[in-house]
Amino acid sequence: MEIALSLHKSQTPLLGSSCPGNLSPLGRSFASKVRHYWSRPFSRICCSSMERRLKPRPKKIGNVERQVTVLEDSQIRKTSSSGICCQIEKLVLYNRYREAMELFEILELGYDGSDVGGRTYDALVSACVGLRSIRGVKRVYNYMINSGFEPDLFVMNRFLFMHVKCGLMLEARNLFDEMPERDTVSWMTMIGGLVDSRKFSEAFRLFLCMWEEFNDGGSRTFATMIRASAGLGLVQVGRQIHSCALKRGVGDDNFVSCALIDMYGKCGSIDDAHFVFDQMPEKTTVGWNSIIATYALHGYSEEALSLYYGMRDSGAAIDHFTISIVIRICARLASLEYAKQAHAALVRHGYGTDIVANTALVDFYSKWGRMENAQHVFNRMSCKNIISWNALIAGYGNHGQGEEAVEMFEQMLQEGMIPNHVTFLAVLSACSYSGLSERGWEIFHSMSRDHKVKPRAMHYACMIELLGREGLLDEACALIRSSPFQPTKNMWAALLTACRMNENLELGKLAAEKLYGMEPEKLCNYVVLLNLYNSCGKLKEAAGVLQTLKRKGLRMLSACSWIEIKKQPYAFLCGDKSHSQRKEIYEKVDNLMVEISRHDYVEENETLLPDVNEEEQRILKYHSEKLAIAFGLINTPHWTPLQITQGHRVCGDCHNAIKLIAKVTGREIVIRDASRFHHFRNGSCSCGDYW
DNA sequence: CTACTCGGGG
Repeated sequence: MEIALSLHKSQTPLLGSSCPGNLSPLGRSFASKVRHYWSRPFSRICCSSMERRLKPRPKKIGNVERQVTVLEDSQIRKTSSSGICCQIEKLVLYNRYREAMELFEILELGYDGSDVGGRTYDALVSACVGLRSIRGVKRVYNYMINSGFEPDLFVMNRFLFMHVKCGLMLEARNLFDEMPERDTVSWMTMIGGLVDSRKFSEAFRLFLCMWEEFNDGGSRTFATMIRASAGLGLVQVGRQIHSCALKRGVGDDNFVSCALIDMYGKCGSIDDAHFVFDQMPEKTTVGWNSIIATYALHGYSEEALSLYYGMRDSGAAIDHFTISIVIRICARLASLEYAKQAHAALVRHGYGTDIVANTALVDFYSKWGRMENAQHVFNRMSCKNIISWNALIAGYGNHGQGEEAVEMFEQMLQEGMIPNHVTFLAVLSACSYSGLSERGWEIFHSMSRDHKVKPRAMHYACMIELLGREGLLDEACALIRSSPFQPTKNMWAALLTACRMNENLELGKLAAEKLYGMEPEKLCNYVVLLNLYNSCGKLKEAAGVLQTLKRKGLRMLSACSWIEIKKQPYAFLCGDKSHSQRKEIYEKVDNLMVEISRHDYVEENETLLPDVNEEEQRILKYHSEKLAIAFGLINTPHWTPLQITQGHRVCGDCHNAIKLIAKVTGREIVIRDASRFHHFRNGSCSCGDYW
């Protein structure tokens, strides 16, 4: 049996700064464990180009106030239109877009625009792009058309850019098609816009046309097309462009390299990504960020964190991207200590107001049930978006505070934020976890009625779970039948769980069969049915399920739980005897068991632990989560909550035991298991004993 | 005048 691992015992990170690729064997094996158990990749939903932040225009030196003299209203009325144009150009130079647009309104109202030139339109484009103002785009463009100004290629390109950046792709396309002449900039502006709006195939089509016409493209072209292949997930296409870029001698270009790292990373070729990174003549901040994000994306959280330390030592500048990624990694590793450091770094480097990093922090604290901290960070954020709200609402829901989740949801509506499908998922599951079924139904019905968000299959799965918790299996079935979708695996899984909780064999078998058809390789489906048979006393059928598993060659995995103490993660296997503190740990478990047996604890042998092999079932008393908890209790002060991560679902026996352990020790214990968070507090769990 | 990296269910 493998030993509990203790990582980076010395304070030095896992790997040296000079060679980020070489992990210590310990790091490797821990990482492979993490990956093994927690390999769900983060889904990436690309932000729309609208939401992307603008790169700030380089600031000009000098005192803005002194150089831009803002005219009084009375003066402006007397000024000629060329004077106003001059003012607009100056204001834009100093990023004062709003004022520039106010002046434009004066032009619009009082002048025909006959002497407004290309430079002013150029400035107005910058203002519209800076403000992301769709209305502004249309006004400026119409004004130009009406004034009879004939734009040259440069100005046309700028107008094209303006439409693309403001998300007006149809208008941009019309503009592009009607342009009398087009250069590579026009093409790349259009193609870049298509990539931003995730129309990758169309981008490639245009790229091929452009290639035919010009047979030319600089490093920017390649970087964009690499991003397009990343979006399509086609590593072969990406490779072709890579070799093309090499042939043209721009393989070393910073932007090309960064795009390549990202592309190989997203396509799953981490080695290739690392190779490109190693080849970079100068490792820039973006390069580091990309490689760190790649490792993080594939669950190599330890390596990613080590790379971050390598980056710090290398002297590369840490930016808000870096810190956002690191916080996200901490959320995975449940590493409060590292997260605190990252939080501090965020403030120290002057990114304390960055919305992404702060949202990642809210998410981090929410995930681990530190709702006071999450709320605190949230309250201090000067600007919040829907993602920030969603993270907070989901946090309350996941940790059993359904009322607060609903309250935040309502506050969000009051502040005029438009909820999206993720918001509803968070608030509906919160209602379900906390048994607020009436409220849940109200919100479910209000989705399409009041908020124009069509319920997706996941929302239906959520409502099925809600019904299942109330034991309303017939209604759950009816909901599946009446849903506008083909029933999805999530819906059947919710029904199967409901059947296990309510011991409904007939329906359970049906749901299980449907699931087997959809995901025959997924172990936990079989285990849920197995547990259902066991709890109904159908031992013969249960054995049959085990036979099926053997026939399909599906093996139960070793359950592993890990906990972080003083920045070091420790992993435990079931019945693990390898840790140097094993004596204390086992004594602690034994003592705890004795103590909780005074509080109505009865050892339960019926349930099989999902995803765990048979031998391990027999040592119920020493399941990995119990060992991790004992270890945590020994090694942390009594006011610290314990945070445990594991890839398997908690078994019924552990769940009961941990509730009581939380009660007798007065500790908060948070377990993130394969399906959800369990927040144990004073004898009860946030999941409401339903999982 | 156009490029690269970050945030929310499952």
